This record gives sequence, C-alpha cells and structure tokens, in this order.
Amino acid sequence: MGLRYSILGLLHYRPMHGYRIKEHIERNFGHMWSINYGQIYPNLKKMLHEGLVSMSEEVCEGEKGPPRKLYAITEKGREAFLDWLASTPEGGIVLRDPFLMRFVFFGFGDKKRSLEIIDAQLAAWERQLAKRYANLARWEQSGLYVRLMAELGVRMNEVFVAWLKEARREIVDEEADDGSTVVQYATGIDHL
Amino acid sequence: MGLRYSILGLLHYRPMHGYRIKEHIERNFGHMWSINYGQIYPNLKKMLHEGLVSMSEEVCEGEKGPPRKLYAITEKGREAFLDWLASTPEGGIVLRDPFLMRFVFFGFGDKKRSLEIIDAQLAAWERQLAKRYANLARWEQSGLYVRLMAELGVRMNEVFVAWLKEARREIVDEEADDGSTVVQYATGIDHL
DNA sequence: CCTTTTTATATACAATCAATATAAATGTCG
DNA sequence: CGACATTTATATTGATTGTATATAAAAAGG
Repeated sequence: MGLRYSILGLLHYRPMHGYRIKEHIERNFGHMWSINYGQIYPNLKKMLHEGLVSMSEEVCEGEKGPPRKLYAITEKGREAFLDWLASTPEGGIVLRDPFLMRFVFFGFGDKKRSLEIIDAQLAAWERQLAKRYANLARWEQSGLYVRLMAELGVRMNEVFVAWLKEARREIVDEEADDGSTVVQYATGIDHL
Repeated sequence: MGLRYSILGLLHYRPMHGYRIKEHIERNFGHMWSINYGQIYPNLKKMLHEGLVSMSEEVCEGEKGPPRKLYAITEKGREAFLDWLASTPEGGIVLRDPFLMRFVFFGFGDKKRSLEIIDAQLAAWERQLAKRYANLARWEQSGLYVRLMAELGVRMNEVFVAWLKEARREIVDEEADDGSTVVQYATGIDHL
C-alpha cells in the first residue's frame, strides 16, 4: 500500500485528476519510480469511498478531452498520510531489472550475443544519464528533498555506467572458451 | 515472466526442489533480488505442465521434513531459457523502496521524526554494507558474472550510504522553519 | 512425552504492472 | 467540409509479483 500514500502526498500540492497525477510523477519522480493508471484510478476510487479524498466533477470549459474528475485531499486523508510518513519503513529495497536478471546467467549463453546486449544496455544508461544531467538545473530549483532524490538518481546512474564499462572489459578479457567445460567455471556458484 | 527463467537458470547448476531454490537465490543473489514461495511453487507446477522441467518424487532417507520433489531442467526447458537469455531485455529498472518513498515527502512532516527514520535507515544500510564486504572473499571465488553482480551490489550500497550521510547534513543545516509557510519551499515541485 | 525448531510444500490474497478499450475535443490535410 | 490522426482523459482486464499463512513431517531438546 505504498502507492496510495504517494498519491495523497501529491495531492498536498494541489487538487489533481488522475491523468495529471501520472504526468506529475513522471516529470518529478520519473527518475526513480513510475506509476500507471491501473493503480491510480482504482486507488482514487477506493480512497474516495474511504473519505481520504474528495471529488468534484469539473466541467471543462474549452478544454480538450472528456470531463475531468478533480480530487482533493481531505482532513482525514491528511491525517492518514502523516501517520504513514512518520511510520517506520518496512521491507528493504526492491530492485528488479530485466537486464541484470539475464546478466548473472550470461555464462550459460553465447558471449557474442551477451556483449551485444551489454552494449545496448550501456547506450541506454548513458542516454538516461545525459538526460539527468540536463535536468539537474531544473531540480536545483525544486525543494530540498526532491532535489536530493534527483541527485541520488544521478549517482546511481553513474555507478551503473561505470560498473558496466568495467564489467564489459573483464568479460572481453576473459579467456575464450570452447563452450563446454569452462561454462561451469564462468558461472560457478557455491555448491551448497 | 522473469522469475520463471531465473528458476530455469538455477536448475542449470543441478536439480533442486523449491525450498533449495529459495535458499540458493538468497545466498548467491540475495544482495540484488529476492524470491518467495508464492512464485516458486506455482511456477514449477506450470513449467512441469509445459514440459520445461521434470519432477521426481524423492523419498528422503533419514532426512528431515516432508518428501521432497526434485525438479530438473529438460531439453525443452534449456531451449526456452537460452531463447530468453539471448532476447533483448524489455523495460527499465524498477526500484521501489519504502524509505525513499517517504523521503521525497519529508518536507510535509515533522523534521525530528524524519531524522530518526533517516538515522535508522543509515544504520541498516551500513550493516548491510559491512555484510557485503565480509562476503566479498566468497564471491571472488564465484564465477565471473556472479562476482560482477556482487560488486555492483557493493557499489550501489556505498552510494546509498554516502548519499544519505550528505543528505542528512543538508537537512540538518537547512534553516529551521516554524512549519507553516516554508513547507511549500521545502518540498516544492514544479507547478505544471 | 511433549514442545520447539528445521525442512518442506502449498495456497490465498493483496499489490503492482502492462496493455488496451472508450470517449471527447481539436488540429490538419486533401 | 469531412475523414483521420492527435491529445487529453477515464476506466478495466489480466498477468505478474509480493506477503502472509496453513499444513505436515521429522529431528532435537528438555
């Protein structure tokens, strides 16, 4: 139930409708998380029912698209949010990445193909890092905590790029194997 | 469908039963991911049905616990695994952390309490880093890719600790506010 | 002998993610 | 002008992942 509190947190800034919430998160926190409509709309509906947010149907004057539903945080919602904010965070960090998931098993596959995938990943991470550098100026003007989060994002990105470059070198330098006997060595894990 | 291929990858080492799979992942990859029974047993069942793994009921001789079901990867499973391994990883990195989720909103809450949470988190990350340093020797002997992953884990952990220490200092140094007007500044996000 | 611990399988339910259907208004291009 | 793509917006479905817990067998401890 973490997402619902992020939504409540955003509504502190001002009332918003679902579409804007996603836009806001992607613009300001997109470097760390993402959110999608499958979580936003059901959560808003549920929180409306629980009285944590209030809704006002906004007739859009001269605006594009279907009528918007503007959600605002209620006093009850603010209390629930502050309780959550002061509670001790339970559970550790979850890091799931389709590239890293494959990476640990690259010893079982074709090295040439693995290097292709690594190069593509490196390019993607470098593009992302360039984008983050470009956005640093914007985040400088943001509040303290938002700015600090953005800095963490930059540093993590830097670590990823540097690590993958060094890893690539080690993989290339590794003795070429004929594929059969050395596999066990290349991927070897402790045998319990 | 990433988890199922991780299981298939593990079965490359040798046949295993569900309980051992979790143990193995926690010991060797626990620094990056986790897995749980709610994913292991249903996946094994499904993959058995699809012919990607085979099962042999093992009568445990003198061993503790209920009878084990030993799963091995089949030729079909090996093919499916290699296809996945060579496929381009889709989707970016997912990072979800209950602490960081609160962190961005700390400007809305009580600063003293926020610092308590930060200190607890810092202690936890430092303990984890110490553990990782202690395990480095073990990972040195592991295969290339497993060792590289472990190194990434260490570097990320180092970045987290260093970042949070600096962030804490900035938060403490920030001008003390009376809670009302400055909140907007402390958490301020671009207003779209 | 009874309770606790360890090993192990299994499921239910909640949270999250990806994909897509629907709809309204506006711009655009022949 | 009208067909068509685009943007803005709400909403739902199904798959995947995560948390918690129920069940059970045997060894270990007192």
